[in-house]
Amino acid sequence: MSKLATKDIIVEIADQLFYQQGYQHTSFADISNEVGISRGNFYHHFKSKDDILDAVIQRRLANTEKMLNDWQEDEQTSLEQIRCFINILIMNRAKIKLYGCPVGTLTTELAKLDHPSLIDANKVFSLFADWLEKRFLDLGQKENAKELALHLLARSQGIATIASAFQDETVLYREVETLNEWLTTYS
Amino acid sequence: MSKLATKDIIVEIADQLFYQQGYQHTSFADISNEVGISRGNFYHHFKSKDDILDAVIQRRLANTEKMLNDWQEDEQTSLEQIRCFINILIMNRAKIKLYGCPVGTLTTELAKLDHPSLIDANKVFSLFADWLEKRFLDLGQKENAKELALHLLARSQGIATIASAFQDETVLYREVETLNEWLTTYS
DNA sequence: ACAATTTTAGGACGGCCGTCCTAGAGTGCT
DNA sequence: AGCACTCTAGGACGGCCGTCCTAAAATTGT
Repeated sequence: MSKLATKDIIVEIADQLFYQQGYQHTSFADISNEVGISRGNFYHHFKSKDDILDAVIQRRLANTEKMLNDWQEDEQTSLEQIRCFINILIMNRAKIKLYGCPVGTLTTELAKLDHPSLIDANKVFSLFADWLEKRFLDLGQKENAKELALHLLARSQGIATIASAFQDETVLYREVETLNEWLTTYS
Repeated sequence: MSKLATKDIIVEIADQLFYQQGYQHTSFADISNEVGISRGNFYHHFKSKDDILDAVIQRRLANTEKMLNDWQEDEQTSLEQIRCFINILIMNRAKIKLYGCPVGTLTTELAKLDHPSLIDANKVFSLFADWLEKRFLDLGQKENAKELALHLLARSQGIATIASAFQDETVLYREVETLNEWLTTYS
């Protein structure tokens, strides 16, 4: 029982630290200190640091998929479902202010490292993009549903980047409002 | 003569490498190999790695200021001047696809490192923001010139992030077009 | 031409990194 | 109770990092 738990805890802690400190800047010592296990014990659960990164990405993919499904079940209209996506920025504003968007900052880092896991990390973006595309299709945007999805993705990325750079929430609130007004055009 | 030149070359190479590989991931060995000088010789020109980072940021600030002044002189209307800003995305599309926006990715990295130079790195953003604000003021947007400037900054950041994540130029071209259409609203 | 100063090369240093190894502790099954 | 297996702790290992030191080379000023 605790076998799986320990492994899951490692991934959970690594997920947080990779987000807050970046992948490179997070060492095994950091993770093991936080988890409370010895440094050497790591390699019983994972082959390498890259292996942990892969596990973290898989975890994020699963969590994202679950979140999107929940929104689909909880909200009635496609418009309200899309607003759930926009609302992440408000919900996570405190962390975004400090560390930016978890998805965007990881892909940015991996791109610069020319890291092979960039492809997998991008799948989180793709999950959002595909899901948003379906909502826009449902709103009758047959021609440019994919374009609108990527546009919304880009807008939210920009908001997170600026809010993090200036460590400021007011620009985040204002831009989210602008984004919601933009969305009204497609209702 | 060569005294200043060597120092400048170091900063120039460091600037490129910090952009392409990230600050942390760029080592003294990387820079010295590229410049063609010995590793030990570095500390005659700079006190530390952070010292080089500061020099790189100062260089970027100077270059940005020069670029903005050039646009001001070359283009007649404020609208055309703003379009110069948007057009950076097209001009630098190849590099943006690979490494993202130099300003945004550096601030993102420094924010995660909790690095003291984040404040200075942000000044590049502020240069753009203040400059854009004045153009929007000139376009008669007295009430929300600053908001429009930050909005444009955020939009371009988002485009760079998505283009880099998906290593794709088509989304960049399309989003720039959307951005230009948006700007027409304020002419 | 010579002394003073600046610039350079190259190695040495501690430190932290990811990784690996080994011995012991814990656990479950018969 | 005894055995097999899983899990854990802690240290050892090469390697690279940023930094520092020293001595020689190049440059400058007079």
